[in-house]
Amino acid sequence: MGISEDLKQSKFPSEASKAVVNAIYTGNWIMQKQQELLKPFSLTVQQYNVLRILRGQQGNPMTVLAITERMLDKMSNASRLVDKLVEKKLVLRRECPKDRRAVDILILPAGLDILSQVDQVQDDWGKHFDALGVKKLEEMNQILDEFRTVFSHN
Amino acid sequence: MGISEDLKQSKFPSEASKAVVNAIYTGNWIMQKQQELLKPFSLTVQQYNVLRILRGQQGNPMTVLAITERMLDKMSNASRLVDKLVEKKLVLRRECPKDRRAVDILILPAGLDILSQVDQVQDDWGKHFDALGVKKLEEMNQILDEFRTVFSHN
DNA sequence: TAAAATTAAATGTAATTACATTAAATACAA
DNA sequence: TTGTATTTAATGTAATTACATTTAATTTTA
Repeated sequence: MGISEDLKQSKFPSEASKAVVNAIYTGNWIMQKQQELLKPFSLTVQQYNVLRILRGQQGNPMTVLAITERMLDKMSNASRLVDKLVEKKLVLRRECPKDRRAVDILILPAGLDILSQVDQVQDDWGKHFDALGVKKLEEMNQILDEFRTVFSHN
Repeated sequence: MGISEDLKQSKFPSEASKAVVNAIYTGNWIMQKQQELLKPFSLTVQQYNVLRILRGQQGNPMTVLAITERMLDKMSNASRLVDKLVEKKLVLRRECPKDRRAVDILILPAGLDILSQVDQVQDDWGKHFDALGVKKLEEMNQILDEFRTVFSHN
Protein backbone atom coordinates (compact mmCIF):
# COMPACT_ATOMS: atom_id res chain seq x y z
CA MET A 1 0.00 0.00 0.00
CA GLY A 2 2.02 2.93 -1.26
CA ILE A 3 0.94 6.47 -1.97
CA SER A 4 -0.46 5.44 -5.36
CA GLU A 5 -2.95 3.05 -3.79
CA ASP A 6 -3.77 5.41 -0.94
CA LEU A 7 -4.70 8.20 -3.32
CA LYS A 8 -5.85 5.93 -6.14
CA GLN A 9 -3.54 7.79 -8.46
CA SER A 10 -1.72 5.43 -10.79
CA LYS A 11 0.95 7.71 -12.11
CA PHE A 12 2.73 10.92 -11.19
CA PRO A 13 4.42 13.30 -13.62
CA SER A 14 7.75 12.77 -11.88
CA GLU A 15 9.33 11.12 -8.88
CA ALA A 16 9.78 14.58 -7.38
CA SER A 17 6.10 15.49 -7.63
CA LYS A 18 5.27 12.14 -6.11
CA ALA A 19 7.62 12.89 -3.23
CA VAL A 20 5.95 16.27 -2.70
CA VAL A 21 2.52 14.67 -2.52
CA ASN A 22 3.83 11.84 -0.38
CA ALA A 23 5.37 14.21 2.15
CA ILE A 24 2.20 16.26 2.48
CA TYR A 25 0.08 13.14 2.72
CA THR A 26 2.31 11.51 5.33
CA GLY A 27 2.43 14.68 7.43
CA ASN A 28 -1.35 14.96 7.38
CA TRP A 29 -1.69 11.28 8.09
CA ILE A 30 0.39 11.57 11.25
CA MET A 31 -1.39 14.72 12.36
CA GLN A 32 -4.75 13.01 12.05
CA LYS A 33 -3.53 10.11 14.16
CA GLN A 34 -2.26 12.54 16.78
CA GLN A 35 -5.49 14.47 16.66
CA GLU A 36 -7.37 11.30 17.56
CA LEU A 37 -4.99 10.51 20.38
CA LEU A 38 -5.36 14.01 21.77
CA LYS A 39 -9.13 14.19 21.57
CA PRO A 40 -9.72 12.60 25.00
CA PHE A 41 -7.49 15.32 26.49
CA SER A 42 -9.32 18.14 24.68
CA LEU A 43 -6.07 19.36 23.19
CA THR A 44 -5.44 20.27 19.56
CA VAL A 45 -2.21 19.16 17.91
CA GLN A 46 -0.99 22.74 17.99
CA GLN A 47 -1.79 23.21 21.66
CA TYR A 48 0.01 19.96 22.45
CA ASN A 49 3.04 21.15 20.55
CA VAL A 50 3.19 24.41 22.43
CA LEU A 51 3.00 22.53 25.70
CA ARG A 52 5.87 20.27 24.67
CA ILE A 53 7.95 23.24 23.63
CA LEU A 54 7.38 24.84 27.01
CA ARG A 55 8.25 21.65 28.85
CA GLY A 56 11.49 21.56 26.91
CA GLN A 57 12.52 24.76 28.66
CA GLN A 58 12.62 23.00 32.01
CA GLY A 59 10.85 25.62 34.03
CA ASN A 60 12.23 28.63 32.23
CA PRO A 61 9.76 31.05 30.70
CA MET A 62 9.57 31.65 26.97
CA THR A 63 8.24 34.59 25.05
CA VAL A 64 5.52 34.13 22.46
CA LEU A 65 8.06 34.82 19.74
CA ALA A 66 10.41 32.13 20.99
CA ILE A 67 7.52 29.69 20.97
CA THR A 68 6.65 30.60 17.40
CA GLU A 69 10.19 29.85 16.25
CA ARG A 70 9.92 26.32 17.56
CA MET A 71 6.43 25.56 16.34
CA LEU A 72 5.92 22.95 13.64
CA ASP A 73 3.41 25.14 11.88
CA LYS A 74 4.82 28.64 11.89
CA MET A 75 1.61 30.05 10.48
CA SER A 76 -0.62 29.42 13.42
CA ASN A 77 -1.10 32.19 15.89
CA ALA A 78 0.93 31.48 19.01
CA SER A 79 -0.73 34.31 20.87
CA ARG A 80 -4.16 32.74 20.52
CA LEU A 81 -2.88 29.23 21.15
CA VAL A 82 -1.42 30.46 24.40
CA ASP A 83 -4.79 32.09 25.15
CA LYS A 84 -6.45 28.68 25.01
CA LEU A 85 -3.81 27.14 27.25
CA VAL A 86 -4.19 29.95 29.76
CA GLU A 87 -7.97 29.41 29.76
CA LYS A 88 -7.35 25.74 30.51
CA LYS A 89 -4.96 26.80 33.30
CA LEU A 90 -2.16 24.74 31.80
CA VAL A 91 0.21 27.69 31.38
CA LEU A 92 0.80 31.04 32.98
CA ARG A 93 1.17 34.32 31.15
CA ARG A 94 3.00 37.20 32.80
CA GLU A 95 4.72 40.36 31.75
CA CYS A 96 8.37 39.94 30.90
CA PRO A 97 10.37 42.10 33.32
CA LYS A 98 13.24 42.70 30.90
CA ASP A 99 11.14 43.80 27.96
CA ARG A 100 7.65 44.99 28.62
CA ARG A 101 6.60 44.39 25.02
CA ALA A 102 7.22 40.70 25.48
CA VAL A 103 5.26 38.23 27.55
CA ASP A 104 6.67 35.31 29.48
CA ILE A 105 4.88 32.01 29.23
CA LEU A 106 5.42 29.27 31.79
CA ILE A 107 4.06 25.79 31.91
CA LEU A 108 2.12 25.01 35.09
CA PRO A 109 2.10 21.71 37.03
CA ALA A 110 -1.31 20.96 35.50
CA GLY A 111 0.27 21.35 32.08
CA LEU A 112 3.13 19.00 32.92
CA ASP A 113 0.61 16.58 34.32
CA ILE A 114 -1.56 16.43 31.23
CA LEU A 115 1.57 16.09 29.09
CA SER A 116 2.74 13.08 31.03
CA GLN A 117 -0.66 11.48 30.55
CA VAL A 118 -0.51 12.14 26.81
CA ASP A 119 3.05 10.82 26.73
CA GLN A 120 1.94 7.40 27.79
CA VAL A 121 -0.53 7.15 24.96
CA GLN A 122 1.89 8.67 22.46
CA ASP A 123 4.71 6.37 23.47
CA ASP A 124 2.60 3.30 22.86
CA TRP A 125 1.58 4.73 19.53
CA GLY A 126 5.14 5.62 18.56
CA LYS A 127 6.38 2.11 19.34
CA HIS A 128 4.91 0.90 16.05
CA PHE A 129 7.62 2.79 14.23
CA ASP A 130 10.41 0.99 16.04
CA ALA A 131 9.61 -1.92 13.74
CA LEU A 132 11.31 0.05 10.98
CA GLY A 133 14.62 -0.10 12.78
CA VAL A 134 16.84 2.79 13.84
CA LYS A 135 18.86 2.68 10.66
CA LYS A 136 15.88 3.23 8.41
CA LEU A 137 14.50 5.95 10.66
CA GLU A 138 17.84 7.75 10.53
CA GLU A 139 17.77 7.44 6.79
CA MET A 140 14.27 8.93 6.73
CA ASN A 141 15.33 11.88 8.86
CA GLN A 142 18.37 12.41 6.67
CA ILE A 143 16.31 12.39 3.47
CA LEU A 144 13.61 14.73 4.76
CA ASP A 145 16.28 17.16 5.93
CA GLU A 146 17.94 17.02 2.52
CA PHE A 147 14.59 17.48 0.83
CA ARG A 148 14.04 20.79 2.58
CA THR A 149 17.66 21.82 2.20
CA VAL A 150 17.73 21.67 -1.59
CA PHE A 151 15.58 24.71 -1.32
CA SER A 152 17.82 26.85 0.78
CA HIS A 153 20.16 26.88 -2.21
CA ASN A 154 18.08 29.18 -4.36
CA MET B 1 20.23 22.57 8.55
CA GLY B 2 18.37 19.51 9.80
CA ILE B 3 15.20 19.32 11.82
CA SER B 4 17.12 19.95 15.06
CA GLU B 5 18.32 23.33 13.89
CA ASP B 6 14.99 24.24 12.30
CA LEU B 7 13.12 23.63 15.53
CA LYS B 8 16.01 24.53 17.84
CA GLN B 9 15.52 21.25 19.59
CA SER B 10 18.81 19.59 20.33
CA LYS B 11 17.65 16.13 21.20
CA PHE B 12 14.69 13.85 20.64
CA PRO B 13 13.67 10.96 22.89
CA SER B 14 14.12 8.54 19.99
CA GLU B 15 14.84 8.39 16.29
CA ALA B 16 11.20 7.43 15.75
CA SER B 17 9.82 10.48 17.54
CA LYS B 18 12.23 12.63 15.56
CA ALA B 19 10.90 11.06 12.36
CA VAL B 20 7.32 11.79 13.41
CA VAL B 21 8.14 15.44 14.04
CA ASN B 22 10.21 15.62 10.87
CA ALA B 23 7.39 14.25 8.72
CA ILE B 24 4.84 16.69 10.13
CA TYR B 25 7.27 19.57 9.80
CA THR B 26 8.22 18.70 6.23
CA GLY B 27 4.59 18.29 5.19
CA ASN B 28 3.69 21.67 6.67
CA TRP B 29 6.76 23.22 5.12
CA ILE B 30 5.72 22.11 1.63
CA MET B 31 2.13 23.17 2.17
CA GLN B 32 3.24 26.65 3.16
CA LYS B 33 5.36 26.92 0.01
CA GLN B 34 2.41 25.79 -2.08
CA GLN B 35 0.13 28.19 -0.30
CA GLU B 36 2.39 31.05 -1.34
CA LEU B 37 2.50 29.86 -4.92
CA LEU B 38 -1.28 29.60 -5.03
CA LYS B 39 -2.01 32.96 -3.47
CA PRO B 40 -1.90 34.88 -6.78
CA PHE B 41 -4.53 32.49 -8.11
CA SER B 42 -6.78 32.87 -5.08
CA LEU B 43 -6.81 29.13 -4.52
CA THR B 44 -6.23 27.31 -1.27
CA VAL B 45 -4.06 24.20 -1.25
CA GLN B 46 -7.16 22.08 -0.74
CA GLN B 47 -9.06 23.69 -3.59
CA TYR B 48 -6.05 23.17 -5.85
CA ASN B 49 -5.93 19.53 -4.90
CA VAL B 50 -9.58 18.97 -5.69
CA LEU B 51 -9.08 20.57 -9.09
CA ARG B 52 -6.13 18.31 -9.82
CA ILE B 53 -8.13 15.27 -8.79
CA LEU B 54 -10.92 16.26 -11.15
CA ARG B 55 -8.50 16.86 -13.99
CA GLY B 56 -7.16 13.36 -13.44
CA GLN B 57 -10.56 12.00 -14.43
CA GLN B 58 -10.16 13.32 -17.96
CA GLY B 59 -13.58 14.76 -18.41
CA ASN B 60 -15.46 12.14 -16.42
CA PRO B 61 -17.54 13.33 -13.49
CA MET B 62 -16.77 12.33 -9.91
CA THR B 63 -19.01 12.18 -6.88
CA VAL B 64 -18.12 14.11 -3.75
CA LEU B 65 -17.33 10.83 -2.05
CA ALA B 66 -14.91 9.77 -4.76
CA ILE B 67 -13.16 13.12 -4.42
CA THR B 68 -12.86 12.69 -0.66
CA GLU B 69 -11.15 9.31 -1.12
CA ARG B 70 -8.44 10.93 -3.20
CA MET B 71 -7.88 14.01 -1.09
CA LEU B 72 -4.61 14.49 0.75
CA ASP B 73 -6.41 15.70 3.82
CA LYS B 74 -9.38 13.40 4.31
CA MET B 75 -10.71 15.58 7.09
CA SER B 76 -11.58 18.60 5.10
CA ASN B 77 -15.10 18.95 3.88
CA ALA B 78 -15.21 18.14 0.18
CA SER B 79 -18.78 19.39 -0.08
CA ARG B 80 -17.79 22.89 0.98
CA LEU B 81 -14.58 22.88 -1.03
CA VAL B 82 -16.64 22.08 -4.10
CA ASP B 83 -18.98 24.93 -3.11
CA LYS B 84 -16.10 27.37 -3.37
CA LEU B 85 -15.03 25.98 -6.74
CA VAL B 86 -18.60 26.24 -8.04
CA GLU B 87 -18.74 29.87 -6.86
CA LYS B 88 -15.54 30.53 -8.80
CA LYS B 89 -17.10 28.79 -11.82
CA LEU B 90 -14.19 26.37 -12.06
CA VAL B 91 -16.32 23.25 -11.68
CA LEU B 92 -19.89 22.20 -12.37
CA ARG B 93 -22.17 20.43 -9.93
CA ARG B 94 -25.09 18.40 -11.22
CA GLU B 95 -27.31 15.65 -9.97
CA CYS B 96 -26.00 12.16 -10.61
CA PRO B 97 -28.51 10.39 -12.86
CA LYS B 98 -27.69 6.91 -11.55
CA ASP B 99 -27.98 7.73 -7.87
CA ARG B 100 -29.93 10.78 -6.88
CA ARG B 101 -28.24 10.90 -3.46
CA ALA B 102 -24.93 11.52 -5.17
CA VAL B 103 -23.75 14.61 -7.01
CA ASP B 104 -21.54 14.65 -10.08
CA ILE B 105 -18.73 17.15 -10.17
CA LEU B 106 -17.05 18.12 -13.43
CA ILE B 107 -14.11 20.40 -14.05
CA LEU B 108 -14.89 23.28 -16.42
CA PRO B 109 -12.56 24.74 -19.08
CA ALA B 110 -11.92 27.67 -16.75
CA GLY B 111 -10.77 25.16 -14.14
CA LEU B 112 -8.41 23.43 -16.55
CA ASP B 113 -7.14 26.81 -17.62
CA ILE B 114 -6.25 28.00 -14.14
CA LEU B 115 -4.62 24.63 -13.43
CA SER B 116 -2.35 24.93 -16.44
CA GLN B 117 -1.31 28.38 -15.26
CA VAL B 118 -0.55 27.03 -11.80
CA ASP B 119 1.32 24.09 -13.33
CA GLN B 120 3.88 26.38 -14.88
CA VAL B 121 4.70 27.94 -11.53
CA GLN B 122 4.63 24.61 -9.73
CA ASP B 123 6.86 22.92 -12.26
CA ASP B 124 9.52 25.57 -11.85
CA TRP B 125 9.24 25.21 -8.11
CA GLY B 126 9.38 21.41 -8.25
CA LYS B 127 12.55 21.46 -10.35
CA HIS B 128 14.56 22.26 -7.26
CA PHE B 129 13.96 18.73 -6.04
CA ASP B 130 15.45 17.18 -9.15
CA ALA B 131 18.81 18.08 -7.64
CA LEU B 132 18.29 15.21 -5.23
CA GLY B 133 18.33 12.71 -8.05
CA VAL B 134 15.70 10.17 -8.99
CA LYS B 135 17.27 7.44 -6.89
CA LYS B 136 17.06 9.41 -3.67
CA LEU B 137 13.52 10.55 -4.43
CA GLU B 138 12.47 6.94 -5.00
CA GLU B 139 14.09 6.05 -1.70
CA MET B 140 12.15 8.83 -0.01
CA ASN B 141 8.85 7.63 -1.46
CA GLN B 142 9.67 4.09 -0.44
CA ILE B 143 10.49 5.07 3.14
CA LEU B 144 7.43 7.27 3.60
CA ASP B 145 5.21 4.47 2.29
CA GLU B 146 6.84 2.02 4.69
CA PHE B 147 6.46 4.48 7.53
CA ARG B 148 2.70 4.56 7.08
CA THR B 149 2.51 0.86 6.41
CA VAL B 150 4.00 -0.27 9.73
CA PHE B 151 0.73 0.95 11.09
CA SER B 152 -1.61 -1.11 9.00
CA HIS B 153 -0.23 -4.12 10.84
CA ASN B 154 -2.04 -3.51 14.11
C1' DT C 1 16.61 64.38 23.48
C1' DA C 2 12.90 63.90 20.06
C1' DA C 3 11.21 61.73 16.08
C1' DA C 4 11.17 57.72 13.32
C1' DA C 5 11.65 52.93 12.80
C1' DT C 6 11.39 48.48 14.55
C1' DT C 7 9.83 44.81 17.49
C1' DA C 8 6.46 41.93 20.37
C1' DA C 9 2.08 40.68 21.11
C1' DA C 10 -2.80 41.21 20.71
C1' DT C 11 -6.91 41.86 18.11
C1' DG C 12 -10.55 42.31 14.28
C1' DT C 13 -12.31 39.85 10.51
C1' DA C 14 -13.27 36.69 7.04
C1' DA C 15 -12.40 32.17 5.60
C1' DT C 16 -11.74 27.51 6.69
C1' DT C 17 -12.01 23.36 9.39
C1' DA C 18 -13.91 20.10 12.90
C1' DC C 19 -17.61 17.76 14.39
C1' DA C 20 -22.24 16.50 14.87
C1' DT C 21 -26.60 16.45 12.84
C1' DT C 22 -29.94 16.43 9.19
C1' DA C 23 -32.22 15.28 4.84
C1' DA C 24 -32.88 12.62 1.04
C1' DA C 25 -32.26 8.50 -1.61
C1' DT C 26 -31.22 3.76 -1.89
C1' DA C 27 -30.46 -0.96 -0.17
C1' DC C 28 -31.76 -4.58 2.62
C1' DA C 29 -34.54 -7.70 5.47
C1' DA C 30 -38.69 -9.37 7.47
C1' DT D 1 -44.30 -4.44 0.31
C1' DT D 2 -42.96 -2.02 4.32
C1' DG D 3 -40.16 -0.76 7.79
C1' DT D 4 -35.20 -0.38 9.01
C1' DA D 5 -30.59 0.47 8.02
C1' DT D 6 -27.23 2.47 5.26
C1' DT D 7 -25.28 5.67 2.15
C1' DT D 8 -24.43 10.37 0.13
C1' DA D 9 -24.28 15.18 0.63
C1' DA D 10 -25.41 19.27 2.78
C1' DT D 11 -25.72 22.16 6.74
C1' DG D 12 -25.38 24.40 11.56
C1' DT D 13 -22.08 25.70 14.84
C1' DA D 14 -18.12 26.48 17.33
C1' DA D 15 -13.31 26.56 17.04
C1' DT D 16 -9.32 27.54 14.51
C1' DT D 17 -6.53 29.71 11.03
C1' DA D 18 -5.07 33.39 7.73
C1' DC D 19 -4.09 37.87 7.14
C1' DA D 20 -3.98 42.60 8.05
C1' DT D 21 -4.01 46.04 11.43
C1' DT D 22 -3.30 48.03 15.97
C1' DT D 23 -1.11 49.03 20.34
C1' DA D 24 2.57 49.53 23.24
C1' DA D 25 7.40 49.32 24.18
C1' DT D 26 12.00 49.59 22.70
C1' DT D 27 15.73 50.83 19.61
C1' DT D 28 17.81 53.62 16.29
C1' DT D 29 18.84 57.84 14.17
C1' DA D 30 18.98 62.64 13.36
